[in-house]
Amino acid sequence: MDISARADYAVRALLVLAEDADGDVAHPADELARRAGVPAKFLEAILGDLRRAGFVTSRRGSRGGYLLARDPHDVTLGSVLRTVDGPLAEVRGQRPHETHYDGAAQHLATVWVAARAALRDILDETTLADVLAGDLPAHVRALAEPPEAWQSR
Amino acid sequence: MDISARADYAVRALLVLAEDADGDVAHPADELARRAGVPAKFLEAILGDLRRAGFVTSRRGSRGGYLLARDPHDVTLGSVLRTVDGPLAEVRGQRPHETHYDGAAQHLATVWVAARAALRDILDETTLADVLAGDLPAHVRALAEPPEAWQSR
DNA sequence: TATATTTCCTAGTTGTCCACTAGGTTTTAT
DNA sequence: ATAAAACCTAGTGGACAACTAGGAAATATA
Repeated sequence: MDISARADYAVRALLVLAEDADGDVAHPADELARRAGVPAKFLEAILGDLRRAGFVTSRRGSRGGYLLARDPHDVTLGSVLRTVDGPLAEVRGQRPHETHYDGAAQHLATVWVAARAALRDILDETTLADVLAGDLPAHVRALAEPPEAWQSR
Repeated sequence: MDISARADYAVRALLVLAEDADGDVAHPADELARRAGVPAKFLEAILGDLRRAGFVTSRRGSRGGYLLARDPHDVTLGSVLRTVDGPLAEVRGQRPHETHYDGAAQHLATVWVAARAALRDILDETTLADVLAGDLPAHVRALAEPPEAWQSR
């Protein structure tokens, strides 16, 4: 699992937007970049992707900027990662379920599919609102709770 | 989760070796390449990594080749992937537990750590012997069982 | 002991993607 | 009219991925 800078920045910018999802005020890319701590020009490009994918809307010109287009409760991290980074899981550039093995490796595809399913269980169940509130789904919290989850291997 | 060609090939070659883990016969890289269906010269390089990491031993010269150095029951897919591809999970080049966020993204690290833990639960629990026998751990099978696990998103 | 076999090592090559930056054009509130 | 912003095109530099080529050293066997 390689979360790219793009993906990380996308999520962080959306979280900042979700934080201020109150009114009708648009947030310029510069402001978001400053508050999320990411490179401004790069974020501008990422916000373009997020707009085309329907996560944010934009207003041009003075007083312009970006607004969250959806309820933070309905935006999963998985959906963000997919639009910015492509599929959650790939094996040699193929989707896990499209891999085909024979002989000794026959059952390998099952493992890859299981690994992807495990990822989906986390990323497609966790929303912007969850992260913002620090109130993660129970099974997510359970996985991150044991101290060894926070150690290297 | 991006399983590289290197990693995929490494696992497949090890599975072939595990299949024939009977006697004292060494298997040349060419043979493994043919039987696993991977490029020979490339596999040679990968086998070098696997040797240095202690997964296989090698014999040079005529009648030489590679032998599995460990019991297939003790070789997890996770350990293979790590030696060949590096850490299972990274966020912008950092380990998940080393990421540091503040403000709206404060709890993001917890999600990344949970995602990695989910991956570990699969990949560090599944061994070469499991895959070879098609007898995967119960929770792995459970994850791969539902039909939607085999579909795109 | 000559020979074929095989690992081992160094060094490419080609292409792709990643993380950004630069600079201009269009839109729009004030 | 002006300033603020999104938007768009084009780069750039570096890293890495997936290989390939070719030779040097080791070793069983005829």
